[in-house]
Amino acid sequence: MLTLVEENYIKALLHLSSKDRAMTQKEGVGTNELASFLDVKPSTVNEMLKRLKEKKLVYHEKYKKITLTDHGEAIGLTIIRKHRLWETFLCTKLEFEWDEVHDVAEQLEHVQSKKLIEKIDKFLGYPKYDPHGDPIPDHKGILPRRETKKLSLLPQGSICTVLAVSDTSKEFLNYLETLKIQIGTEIMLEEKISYDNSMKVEIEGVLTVLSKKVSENILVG
Amino acid sequence: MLTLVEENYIKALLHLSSKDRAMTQKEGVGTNELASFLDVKPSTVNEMLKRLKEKKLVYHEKYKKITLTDHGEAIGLTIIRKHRLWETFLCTKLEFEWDEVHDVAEQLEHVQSKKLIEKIDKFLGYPKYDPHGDPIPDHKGILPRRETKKLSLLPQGSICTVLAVSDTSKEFLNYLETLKIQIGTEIMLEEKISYDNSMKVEIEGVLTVLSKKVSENILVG
DNA sequence: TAACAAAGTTAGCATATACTAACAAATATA
DNA sequence: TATATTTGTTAGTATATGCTAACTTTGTTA
Repeated sequence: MLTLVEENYIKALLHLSSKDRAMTQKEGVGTNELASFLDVKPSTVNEMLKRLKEKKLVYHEKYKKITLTDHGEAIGLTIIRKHRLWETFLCTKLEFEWDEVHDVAEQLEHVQSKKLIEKIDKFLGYPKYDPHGDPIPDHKGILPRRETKKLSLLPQGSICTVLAVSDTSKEFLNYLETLKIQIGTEIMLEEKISYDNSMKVEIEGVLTVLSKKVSENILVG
Repeated sequence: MLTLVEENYIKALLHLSSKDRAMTQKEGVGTNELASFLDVKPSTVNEMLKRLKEKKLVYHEKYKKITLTDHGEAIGLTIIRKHRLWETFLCTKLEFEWDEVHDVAEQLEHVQSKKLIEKIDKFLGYPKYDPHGDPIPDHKGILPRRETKKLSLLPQGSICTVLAVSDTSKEFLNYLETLKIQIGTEIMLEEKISYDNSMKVEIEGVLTVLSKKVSENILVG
């Protein structure tokens, strides 16, 4: 059994190696990178790595990158599964908004009960995507695959549908709401402005400009 | 903000001083009593008492009994509230049985989110009693009052209804199921046997004998 | 009441998880 | 390539929570 803190390290490693979305093959996380993501000091990460190595959850050689073992990755996926199922539960059953669920799900994901999570899954009707459009691993840890692209990469004139967001911070999600952007929203790319990589788009009949930062965090298909 | 362990100490104190059911006025818990309830050593309890005193959650003088402050009691009641609402959720929404919910609720009760627990309460329709018949404190920490008596104290010939159980262990609840006893079950007290304080009862037309220990853990009205 | 038993306390130690400060290796840059 | 910067490691320390062993106080009983 892992401690809550160990679980958070595993989840962070999965996230930083971009495996939580079955996307790019980034593979290998640095000590400082992990430390700053978890908001602890690198020395603390080092200490924890000792224990995770003993438990055969990570590979790590001195001064080299950190990677999860298969076992570590499998555990990480069960935590991601729990997190995303709880987020879905909060939004669809308890009237939470998509910008309010993250912190609560961070706590709920550590509850240890196989039965609980399978029952929640059933109660929700076995959803494949969470309220942010992120794929939910099934009970075997398998992620549904789906083609998504950053909105920022589409050519001028494209029409696309928002499938997910890659930033789940309150600030970003709130801003999207003011833009009337949700999962499923249709976006028409009117014009790309090369000067600052921003873009002019039409959303529900309204023209707006999206910055580079915003369009990179919207995943479409 | 309290740690998970601190919350468990507070909850245990509330339980041991019998205030979680608004029953007897037991008042005052011993160090050893608390230690054995929490399955730690008395010295550990002593250590924790220091911190709980600093946080103004308990009163405690050397070699005297421990009592919760009003603030400590209020916190304890919110934990009890969360525990019992989660148990109700598990039974009524996720198809858990009443003997399976305790351990999971022990974990869920520590999730910190006012909004979450109020939404769960609403989702469940503001229940007053949990699956074991225990009263659920409302959002102000007020327990619904209700007359209950130990089955063991009723006179021969009584007819009563099971309102709650005071032991929520798997073994006890499983045994009650084999006896067809649930919350709401009607029991007719045919005969009290003074030799061993057992009793002959009729449940759904069937005659059975209940031991002293069993009849003391069934609360009726 | 003296002596024993039970209950409570203290001191010293262990583990998980964090920190800071100092040091070492790897990488980037002049 | 020499140096500077970034990245990673080690040593020593702190806090929360537990332990054992020894001690003190309180309560019980011969």
